[in-house]
Amino acid sequence: MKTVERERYEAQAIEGKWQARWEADRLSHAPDFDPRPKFYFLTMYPYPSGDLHTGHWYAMAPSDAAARFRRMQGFNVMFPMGFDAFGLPAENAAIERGIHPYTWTMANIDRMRRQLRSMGAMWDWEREVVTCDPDFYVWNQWFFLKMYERGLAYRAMAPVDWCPKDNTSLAREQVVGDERVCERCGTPVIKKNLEQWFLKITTYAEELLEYSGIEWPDRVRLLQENWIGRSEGVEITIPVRDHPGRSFDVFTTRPDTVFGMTFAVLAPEHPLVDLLTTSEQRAEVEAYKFKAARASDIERLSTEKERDGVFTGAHAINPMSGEAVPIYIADYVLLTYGTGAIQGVPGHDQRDFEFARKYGLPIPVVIAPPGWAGEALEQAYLGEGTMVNSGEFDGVPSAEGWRRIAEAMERRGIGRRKVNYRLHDWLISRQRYWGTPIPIIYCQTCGTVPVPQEDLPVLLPHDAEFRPTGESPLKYHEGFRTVRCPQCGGEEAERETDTMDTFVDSSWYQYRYLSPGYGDGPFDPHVARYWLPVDQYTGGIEHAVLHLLYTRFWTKVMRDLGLVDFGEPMLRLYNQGIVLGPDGYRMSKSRGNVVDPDEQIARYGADTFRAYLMFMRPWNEGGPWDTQGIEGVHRWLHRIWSLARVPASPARPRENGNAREIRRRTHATIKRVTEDMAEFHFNTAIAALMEFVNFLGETKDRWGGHHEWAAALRTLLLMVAPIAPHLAEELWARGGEPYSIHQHSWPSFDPELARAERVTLVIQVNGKVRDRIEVSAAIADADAKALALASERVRRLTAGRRIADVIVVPGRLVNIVLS
RNA sequence: GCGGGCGUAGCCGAACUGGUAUAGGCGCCAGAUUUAGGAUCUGGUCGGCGCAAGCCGGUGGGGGUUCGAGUCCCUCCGCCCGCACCA
Repeated sequence: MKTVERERYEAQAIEGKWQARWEADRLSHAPDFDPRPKFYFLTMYPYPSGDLHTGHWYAMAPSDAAARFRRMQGFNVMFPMGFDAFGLPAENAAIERGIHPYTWTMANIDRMRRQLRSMGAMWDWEREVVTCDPDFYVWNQWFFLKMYERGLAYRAMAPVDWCPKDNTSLAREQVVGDERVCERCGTPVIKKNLEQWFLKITTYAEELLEYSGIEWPDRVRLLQENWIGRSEGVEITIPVRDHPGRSFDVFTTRPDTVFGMTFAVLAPEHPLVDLLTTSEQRAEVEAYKFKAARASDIERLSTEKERDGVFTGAHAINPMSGEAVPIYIADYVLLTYGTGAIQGVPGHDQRDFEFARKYGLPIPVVIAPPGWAGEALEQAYLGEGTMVNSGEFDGVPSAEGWRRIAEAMERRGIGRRKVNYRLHDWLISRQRYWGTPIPIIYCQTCGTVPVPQEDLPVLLPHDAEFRPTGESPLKYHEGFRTVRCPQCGGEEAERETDTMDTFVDSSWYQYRYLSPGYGDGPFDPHVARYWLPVDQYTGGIEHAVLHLLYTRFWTKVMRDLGLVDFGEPMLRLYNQGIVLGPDGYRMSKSRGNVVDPDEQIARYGADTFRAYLMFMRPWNEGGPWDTQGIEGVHRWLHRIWSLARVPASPARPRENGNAREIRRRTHATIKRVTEDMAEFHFNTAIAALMEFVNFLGETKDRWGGHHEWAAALRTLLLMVAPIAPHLAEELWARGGEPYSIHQHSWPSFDPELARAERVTLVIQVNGKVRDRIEVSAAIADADAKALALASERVRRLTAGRRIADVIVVPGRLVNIVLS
């Protein structure tokens, strides 16, 4: 018997045992229909890179604790896990090492599943989703066809960002940084003109700016708002003087400055350029166009570069003033934003100002800054003011002028108010093998033909050849590419050989978890009615404008298809931070600062590793790994172990106050921990539990035999259960409690019991703390005041002084103000 | 340039609606135990002055509001992130 009592806490000895037991008992399986209220707790699924690193643990272990907490609170919690299994690394492995992407991916998934199991998380593996499984990607194709039917998927020739290393096009969001590099491999991207498939996310631009009904971090909202880039303005039709009947549109957010337009600028690629260019100017224009096409975006967009352009030889007419103005082309005007043409208003736009200076164009003032006396501008004036040199609008404040000019233009049919977005449609074509085939057939007779639904899935052929050609390996796969036209039966038809961006998968994977085997649709609508939408989503901030925008778009499309009756996929979102190496840098093999989870588990056990990740810093911040910090958490778990294992000294009933004090501490701790867990404040929840453990340790010798003390210990284990699930289960069992602690209710607290009976009343004189006295928490203000004034130390300080005021904060503080 | 965030001990951090600044952990110091080291336990640990009681200072700098400011306002400094010729 004695040897058992003295047994030390050895995590490795208990963790595997409980993991096996929980799995055998299907403890983590969430039934689809259940009297309990449901809680769909989702954590971003990983890419199966082959190794589970500390970053995965940081994202997953604390969210597991939060999910466990919800389950103990009485919810039927669905906590699924899967793999984002399509994507470039698998294909690169195929090219570099001759391993088939499928083989590579599946081997990685196997390995990662094993590693994930060591975490002791409550994932419902019966719901696992692997996106490269045809059972999954067939629904990508199904969704695509639905969108195609509705005009939400379309094909267009477009200049795309192209990664020359990965040999594929990239979505705009996948091009990062000042150097405009591929987010995956860091290679500078180039522009390429290709026929590409797009999803019409811009249709939902306005709705995507609306966040009512969901609790998402402001940070994410701001990033998305910034990305969508809404701006209100007026689209003005500018007639071309030299080609009667011809005109082009410009977009401006400052219609009030229209009288100040002294030139117009088209993007070099603007379709009207060829027509407008006069023969004298042709050579110069062509040279400029050539130069602009060759320049990479980085040079072109550089603010260092001097603004330049070329006169086309043609003139436009300012539709408000009737004046003729020269038309230029310049690469500071982007074809991809607005109309690809602008009004040149040098007085009130800094770029136009520089351009006008360079080419000697007039720079009239049409919005007079306050106090302006007619002098020339040193730089563009961007603020508000009074309209001048603006015909009938002279003297009008510019803000009012904005509206009046917009109205006048609408009345005269020369302009209309318009909202412009920086958001572009989502480019989903990838010239790669390892993705979902786009279910489209090009027929010589019928043109673009969608694959009929009954022919789905369009399967990825296994026997493709992997060559880094810049085109999909599917293009060289005769058996895949050549196909009969499903419409006319003709043999002169070819399949689309591009595959879909993997962000398509993650846009709706959360719905597949509901019923991963379901064959009649992307998910079982009955099951969906119970579980949806996702109650809590957690993941990294890096997905703020990619995945998180796409999945909101996708859900809105699903709503419009009648598949769901809500428009927001996730009610609450929480972003965890990033764990860095001990040196404060991002963990990377080349730096040698990687903290390997498997090593940590071998050394401390999964529970310690989990608890430390939660304790080291606020979860939303992340930060450097502290090699010694984990020791402190490990010690804490040891202390819990000995607290629960070493027999208590026999009951020594003392004064009644003991039981009350234990109960008070217990309830106060439950309150703190409950509130912190609900808000993902794991670090402070654990700090509160540490204090509680310290308290139980200090009182053990005196009160250890008391039933109230034993109850406190039991409560402690329940609160530790989400954080260190194995340890809690083990001690629970050893304490003779029925299996499983994880099926027990979270302890509830009574705020009355949590309240201290005696409090320290702080006594200040002129705002400085001068004394502290122990009083009943329920002390009346008048009594508190009297006690404060009676304090020896206060009397010394107030002697001979006039007391101007006494401020009493009930149960906390008395401040005596001397005049 | 535009948008956002942050700055508290030697380190990571805590502090609800303004009300005892520094909880909890790490580290460090001392003690107990031990042949020793390690582990464990106990106590101490913001700075200055003081034998002590105590006094003074203290949340990046400066100013303000308030009986009272880490918290609110203004301003400056430093660091971080996102977007960026977006018309």
